[in-house]
Amino acid sequence: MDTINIKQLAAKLNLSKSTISRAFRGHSDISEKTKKRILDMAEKLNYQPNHLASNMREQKSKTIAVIVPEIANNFFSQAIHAIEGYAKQKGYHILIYVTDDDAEKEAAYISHLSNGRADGIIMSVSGEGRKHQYLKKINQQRLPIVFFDRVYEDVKAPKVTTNDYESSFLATEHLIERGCRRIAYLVVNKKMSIGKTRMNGYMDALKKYHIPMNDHLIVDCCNTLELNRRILLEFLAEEKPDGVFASVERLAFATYYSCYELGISIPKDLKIISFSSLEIATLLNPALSTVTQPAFDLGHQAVSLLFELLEKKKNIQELKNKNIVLNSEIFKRKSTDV
Amino acid sequence: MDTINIKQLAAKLNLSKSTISRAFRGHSDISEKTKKRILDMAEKLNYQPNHLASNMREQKSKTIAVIVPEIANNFFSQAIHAIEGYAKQKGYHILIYVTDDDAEKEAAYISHLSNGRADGIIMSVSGEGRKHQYLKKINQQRLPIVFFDRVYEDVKAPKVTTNDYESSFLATEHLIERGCRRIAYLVVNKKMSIGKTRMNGYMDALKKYHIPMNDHLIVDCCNTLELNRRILLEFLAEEKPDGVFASVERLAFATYYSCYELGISIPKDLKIISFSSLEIATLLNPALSTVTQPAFDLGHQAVSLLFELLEKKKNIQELKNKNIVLNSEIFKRKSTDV
DNA sequence: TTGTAAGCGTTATCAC
DNA sequence: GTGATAACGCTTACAA
Repeated sequence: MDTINIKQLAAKLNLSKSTISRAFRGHSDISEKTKKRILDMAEKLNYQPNHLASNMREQKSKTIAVIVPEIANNFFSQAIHAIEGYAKQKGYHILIYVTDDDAEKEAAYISHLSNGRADGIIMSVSGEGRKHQYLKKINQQRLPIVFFDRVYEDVKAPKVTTNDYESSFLATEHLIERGCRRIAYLVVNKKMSIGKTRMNGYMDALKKYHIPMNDHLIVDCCNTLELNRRILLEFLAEEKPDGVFASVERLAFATYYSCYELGISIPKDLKIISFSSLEIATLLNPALSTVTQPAFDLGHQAVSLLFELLEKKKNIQELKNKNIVLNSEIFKRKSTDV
Repeated sequence: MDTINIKQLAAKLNLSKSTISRAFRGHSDISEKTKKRILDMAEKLNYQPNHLASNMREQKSKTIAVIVPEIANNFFSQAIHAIEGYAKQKGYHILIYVTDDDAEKEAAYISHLSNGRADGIIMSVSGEGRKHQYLKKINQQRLPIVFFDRVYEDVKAPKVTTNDYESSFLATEHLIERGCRRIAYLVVNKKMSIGKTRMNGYMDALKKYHIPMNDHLIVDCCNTLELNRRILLEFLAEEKPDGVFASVERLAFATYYSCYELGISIPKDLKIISFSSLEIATLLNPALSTVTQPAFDLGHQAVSLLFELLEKKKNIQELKNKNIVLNSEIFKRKSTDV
């Protein structure tokens, strides 16, 4: 079956291109009869208006780009799920870009998006970037951006985040209340937005209980399991912490593996709480206490903010200053038990 | 910063549109000097060729559509990760569509893709569809499709699957060797491709060991945890199986929850093995024995097959008959231990 | 109610 | 080496 275009369809029906177009667009007047005739024939010939052409004509793509550090990850895949569902309802399509936490890839993606491929961007930033000129360069009037979870504070755009400081404080406090005194903070990049905020919560909780800060207990990890395992095996053996607050899910997993290996008993010898969107945290051995971000809701809020921008109903400047903060939930489970 | 187009840039530089275009496309002759002048000015004015326009001109979108039943799922998110990475290298973009296992949504997506939005499709089909007219309708010459994991046998297109029959046989055999005699098979849709194949492996393993098939031990589940839990609580209490082979990850989780609730001890009272792409199966309580599909590789093979089709290097008919079968790996862990 | 024609931003073809 | 022009497939004033 060959692809047919509007001109050929028009010829077949002895009508003009404009009439065909009208039949598909709804508005402009057109008699029911011709409309039906056109749609029937289109059905038969398997004609569909070419999106590339109509998008170009209308100067929009009905597409939004979603940029995330990773995708094979509970948190982001849940957020994307929400975004996709909402976009679908609005008749929009979503493009996915994975930066692998690489600022250069992020910059490359961003700067290739200002050319009509997408009408808007939803992104969770990579950790590494220092300069975000490429972000400031893009014209948010034409290509609005919404940040979620991991944001660049210095870029003016709507943001959807969670109460990371508070939940980190509470998570740490929870460990303290369970008797921990040597509490480690595991982080992938402590200079980055979320790594930093979460660390502040951790530090202030220690302060409240007059527990001295100890730099040795702040562990810089990375993104591969193997390396994290090696880092943690050494760290656990040397520093013998009695509590661990992991700022990212994967670090809790690495801790579990290391504890198994070293024969450290959780929660007896070491208590753990971690940021995590794992739905089966309860099934872990032992059940993992978590700070769980509302991943789906974050995605949902982000995408609805983006549509507010796209639909230009509200005051744009006001929207750009918006920072929606959702609450994470703390689940106390076996891993922080006595 | 306003979006600028080729015409304006040409005017600024006192050059023609064609010269500008040449500077960006590499080929056609153009003096190094003018080229540099153009690229510098473009950089300064933040000009980028409009993709919509050039795609339309070239009649391709440099985009591939990925259609999956769900995304917040280890298996699919890993596969998408592979696809995204490969596509990026090739300068392609990926559109994501989630069908939620709904055949109608799938049909809607598919039939809206024949209009230039994507150059190719990679899909894992939804379970429910019976008729796939919409699939046969699309012109694979212009819009090639590659299936992965969940396929429609009656549609002629390249497929990438795993050795589901064998691994199901082996998984069931493993349970039998561990002493199980009342082995349940948990499935979401036993009429669907993978549900069926996996069931055949299960049945043949029983046969080999002269264990009579028992319809009551085939449990039809669904996609929500709550409902599965209810189904399984009743099932476990009534039928008292001593082994469970779950054809899908989420059913193993539901079984764990139910066992916890009923005080059934795994593996003492009940042994479990499940298809699963969970990377932390070892951390479960108890560690879950799994049949693990090479999700990333499946995605990788699928996307490279698609590019073979797009690049039209090989014989198309031959490619369309291709069925790459990758091997899953069986990990025997605590949940099937003595 | 329908047709005509211009134009969306590119790129390929053909001149010069 | 560079410029003019037509074409990609569609939508929308404007004309009839």
